[in-house]
Amino acid sequence: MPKIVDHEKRRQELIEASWQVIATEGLEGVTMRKIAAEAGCTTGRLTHYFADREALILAALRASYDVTGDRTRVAIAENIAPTEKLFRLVDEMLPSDEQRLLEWKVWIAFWSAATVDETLARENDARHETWAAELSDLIQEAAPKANAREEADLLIGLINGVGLHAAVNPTEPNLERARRLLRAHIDALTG
Amino acid sequence: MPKIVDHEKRRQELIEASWQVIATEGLEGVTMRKIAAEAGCTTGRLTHYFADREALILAALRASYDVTGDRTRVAIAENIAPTEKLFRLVDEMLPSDEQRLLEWKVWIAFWSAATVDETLARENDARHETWAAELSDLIQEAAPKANAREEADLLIGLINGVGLHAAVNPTEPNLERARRLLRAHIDALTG
DNA sequence: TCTATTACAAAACAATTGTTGTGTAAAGAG
DNA sequence: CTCTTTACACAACAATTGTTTTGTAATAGA
Repeated sequence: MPKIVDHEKRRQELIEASWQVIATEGLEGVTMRKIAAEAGCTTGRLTHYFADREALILAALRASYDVTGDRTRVAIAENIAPTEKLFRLVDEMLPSDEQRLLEWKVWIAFWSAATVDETLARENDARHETWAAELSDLIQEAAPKANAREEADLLIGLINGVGLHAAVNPTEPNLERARRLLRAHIDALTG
Repeated sequence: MPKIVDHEKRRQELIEASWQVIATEGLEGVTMRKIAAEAGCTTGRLTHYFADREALILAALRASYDVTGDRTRVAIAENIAPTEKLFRLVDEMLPSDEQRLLEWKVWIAFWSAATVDETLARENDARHETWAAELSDLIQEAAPKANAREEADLLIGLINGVGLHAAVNPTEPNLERARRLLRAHIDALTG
């Protein structure tokens, strides 16, 4: 056998290069050559690890969701009060730095692609469901009197809505507004 | 002079053909030939009325915002109670039929494009500002004790967030949930 | 009627695209 | 050392793209 290579690691590198291109050029500007250039290789490597362009982009979109989900779960796994976890969660999710902004841009591209791709649409629905269920438990603890599931859907909608605006126009005032709105909402909910 | 043609009408036709293609193929699937086919002409007509592809798509994205804004303003111009106007507004905006769903898909494409296009991003910000100011007046009437501007931003975020999900996955349950969440929110706001 | 101009269709172009095929350096297995 | 398989780089391809050019039918004004 030849050169020993960590396949998963290589795939991850290529996925991250894809994120970068998606975030700076948009989904329609993504080409195999640009991703390769970003990754510092040729398209030969890309086709070696992914069947085709579609498979690579699909993997990139999915991985983007995963990485945020994982990071957020870690942040709220700490031993703090339920209400505090909710605050932590929204702070964790908003596009308040380069990395998070990049992730938001990829999600928005994901949503846009999902409007015309049944597979992506179903996946979006499934992930919403998972996310809402987890959030529901958290809300149940933080606000026992609330209709937890209903409030979970509401909070997700709110995060997506105000986060969307802050991501499309990532100015400090917009970001601050997003934070303020979400904190006020959680205050009222747990209140 | 030759054949007399209503220029604005022609442009509008081409814009509507563009919407259709954007909504069914996504922004990355939009080509001059597909738009022409949808409009029942050749690309000759497209280039006759728009400088290039970018100008056509830009016009299509902008017009999509306009048409929804106009329709919604008409709906809330009726002589009804302020609170009722808010309910009317969200019913008017959610993707509850083919036409509205198409518009949502175009907006989502717009947002996605705006994450990598400074011009579109600024436009999004400006339109949010306009929209929030109008909504603010309405909320001022419907809930005099609330911080109207804050609640306007919140409501827009909520509409965009839950509407986004209902548009990406336009099932009846998702749509019904969106309606329910928004109505409950307005109920709580207007007391 | 004649003419100039508009409103396109149609074809041609060069550029860019995803993909496939070919070649080769590297290195573990024997 | 030898062989074989992997991990790519590199080049070539056909297809598709936005755009430009060319041609022409139609018609309002002179």
